[in-house]
Amino acid sequence: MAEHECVQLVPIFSELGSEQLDTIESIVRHHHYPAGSTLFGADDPLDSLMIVANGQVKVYQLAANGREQLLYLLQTGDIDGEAALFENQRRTSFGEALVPTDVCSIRRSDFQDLMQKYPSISINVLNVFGKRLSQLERQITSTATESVEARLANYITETAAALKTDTFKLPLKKKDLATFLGTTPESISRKLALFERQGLITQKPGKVIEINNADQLLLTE
Amino acid sequence: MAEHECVQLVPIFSELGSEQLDTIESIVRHHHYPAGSTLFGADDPLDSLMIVANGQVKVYQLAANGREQLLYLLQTGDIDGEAALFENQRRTSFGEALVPTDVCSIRRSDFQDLMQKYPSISINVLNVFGKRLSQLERQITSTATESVEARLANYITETAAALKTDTFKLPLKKKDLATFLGTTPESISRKLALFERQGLITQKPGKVIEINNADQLLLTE
DNA sequence: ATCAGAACTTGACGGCCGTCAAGAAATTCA
DNA sequence: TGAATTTCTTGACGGCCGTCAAGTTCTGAT
Repeated sequence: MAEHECVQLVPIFSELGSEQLDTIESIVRHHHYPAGSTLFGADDPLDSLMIVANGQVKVYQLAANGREQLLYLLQTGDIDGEAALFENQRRTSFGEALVPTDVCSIRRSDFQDLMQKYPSISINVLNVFGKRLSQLERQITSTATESVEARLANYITETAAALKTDTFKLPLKKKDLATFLGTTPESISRKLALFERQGLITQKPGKVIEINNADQLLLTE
Repeated sequence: MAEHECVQLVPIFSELGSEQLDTIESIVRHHHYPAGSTLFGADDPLDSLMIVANGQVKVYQLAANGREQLLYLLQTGDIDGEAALFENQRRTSFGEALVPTDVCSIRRSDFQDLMQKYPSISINVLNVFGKRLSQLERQITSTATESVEARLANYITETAAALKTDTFKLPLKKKDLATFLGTTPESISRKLALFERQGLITQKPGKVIEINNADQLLLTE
């Protein structure tokens, strides 16, 4: 493993030079989680910024009634932890490794020092947070005002657009997709079957979906 | 009006000295909106950070189906505009003055310069964004997994806790409260009537509510 | 390849809550 | 203060979708 492999691939450090990356590397802690294990659960530190060095992490939040809400699907290079940035912030979410995953963490106080020293970091984090805010705002509006059918149709078209292909594999199990969209696995199954009957999509084995009529799909209410 | 009245009361500039505030004041643009008018609508600039200098602003987002979602209720000193921070970011929300309102705006490029010059600003904005992220995450989880009844009960207890009183006036019309909670004015009326029948609250004229049993209210599912 | 367990699908049912409508209450403005 | 307009309340109804259950397909480990 190269010296600062972890911090090198993180966009928020992209403006920094090699010797600065060395500094950061020296205060970073490394962790490895096998697939299926829980990150920053109840027993993990609540005061660190997490960087996904390699792998995929699902971030959930627990509702008062015990249900889970999938908030983010973090990829390599993504960060998590608004909790890292201010005190008195209880962590209300937990992560789960989707595949074997490497994570780096930086303690809050260390990260605050870094931001003071290298302003480009905080501006980069600001960009990340800003985009995430926009995403969450759209998600709230969508969950609160649109039908399950419309939300699923939207998700399919957005995923296809992001992957730039009409045929793709759903990156999540139906149960996770359901908690992400605020519905149930059963409803997802039913709506996908409906879309197929309407000729909008074709379902293939292995959670693969082919979009036949993206325009019509977007009109779903 | 004092020289930098506007920038003075904004927490994100709190670490700056008087001469620095002067600098900022010189690049700020001032606006006034009468109650009921629309801020940063289709014809307004999309590339500025907005600071509420005086008044209250409701920030809405428009869903694909034409419905409105109330995202924030901004108070004096609050800021809005993740749109200010990066390019290619379409504004998807609009504001409406609840009362006669004064607003200052700073263009994106000017604000980016400021953050480069004074790192404390970006760290402060980061804190604002971080708290807002946490709030939105909780709101998503709540909207997606809990009943209207539970969401309303939560809203009432949280508002009471924030105001540190058991008797308070709802700061929003039922229609706005409804779009905020992802429901309808009718459902709000019905659920409040239900809470009153259960002895949990008492409704008084003028949208005033008295909480009689906060513990039981929190147990609402 | 085989088998056990997980994930998925489909049906039936019911309840929450959104919609429409009409009357009551509250607020605004002259 | 009084009238006009907006907001709110309550009832009736229906549909979306969540829940439970049982059968089927998929997946992954031995």
